[in-house]
Amino acid sequence: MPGNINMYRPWWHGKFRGRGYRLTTAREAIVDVLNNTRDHLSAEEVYFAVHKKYPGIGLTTVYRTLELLVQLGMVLKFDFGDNRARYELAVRPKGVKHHHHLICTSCGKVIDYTDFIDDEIELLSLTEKGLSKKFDFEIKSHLIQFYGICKKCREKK
Amino acid sequence: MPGNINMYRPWWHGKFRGRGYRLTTAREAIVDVLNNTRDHLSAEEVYFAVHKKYPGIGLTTVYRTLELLVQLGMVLKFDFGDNRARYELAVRPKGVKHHHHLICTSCGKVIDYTDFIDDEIELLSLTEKGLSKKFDFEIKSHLIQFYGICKKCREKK
DNA sequence: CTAACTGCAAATTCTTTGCATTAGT
DNA sequence: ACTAATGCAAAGAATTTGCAGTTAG
Repeated sequence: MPGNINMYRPWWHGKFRGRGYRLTTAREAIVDVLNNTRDHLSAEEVYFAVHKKYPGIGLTTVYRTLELLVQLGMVLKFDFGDNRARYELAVRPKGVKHHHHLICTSCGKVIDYTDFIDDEIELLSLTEKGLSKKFDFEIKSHLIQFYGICKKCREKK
Repeated sequence: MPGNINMYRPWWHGKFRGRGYRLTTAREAIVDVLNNTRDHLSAEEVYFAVHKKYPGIGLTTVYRTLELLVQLGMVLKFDFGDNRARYELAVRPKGVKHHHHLICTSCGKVIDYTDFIDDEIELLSLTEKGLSKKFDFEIKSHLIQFYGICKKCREKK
């Protein structure tokens, strides 16, 4: 049962309780969707997925919940260049390797890579410590993206 | 005269000529604005800046030009989480240090940092080489952002 | 109970497109 | 001259907001 500390109280419940936020079906369902995909979903995609199981949950709630999750540091929000926000759980279940992105600025293709990640993470954690101290920031997550032109797009020209 | 190879033919003119793109007043003005700011401007901000000198240039042209510059790899486009694209020259004038971003997910504040950059760049160039080879990608630029909660926002709670 | 949460529809905001005109090369 | 580039107005798409009804604690 990956992602849960135990089967009754998922690890993230505490993030809501005690801060005045309520645990609702919608919120459970949305976190669950994010927890069960390898992709970086748009708000609409989260909505579709949630909607299958709970047709009563609307797009507005999805937006509001995702925003809250970002505020809580549980979810990472980014953009691959198509003016559409993408969401991804910041804390991954154990065993799922952290990845970064390689993006083709010509066709928009996104490649997740896990190569070189270990070295990157090592350096990043050093940088994080330094930045936290210098700017008095509590760093919760990071985003690394490389931009370029993929093979197919290069061949077109 | 930073940013120019010489005063008559800025370094980037060649990027246009020979690819079928024309050199126009609007394009010159837009690159000039990006070249003379330390900020990450939104399309609208670029428009305002350009508009001061050339009131004839419209927002549409700014959008189209920025898009072209991104395609050419001259400009980096990103989003700090406010669903608004930001643009920054990918190639900086000599002497201006490359920076990365530290973003507060609570208030949206963005800090540019240059600390630790040298180590980061060194690692990144290794990663870039590896990725280029493995995925047959021509990497043009990268984006690194750290997300967290700034001091002020932490104190509020 | 009561304040947080929700859905719906309407409103915003950013960005793109169609088309007639202008301007590089 | 030929065609890319532009401005304007209108369209489009993603996200947010107002508000009355609902639900968790």
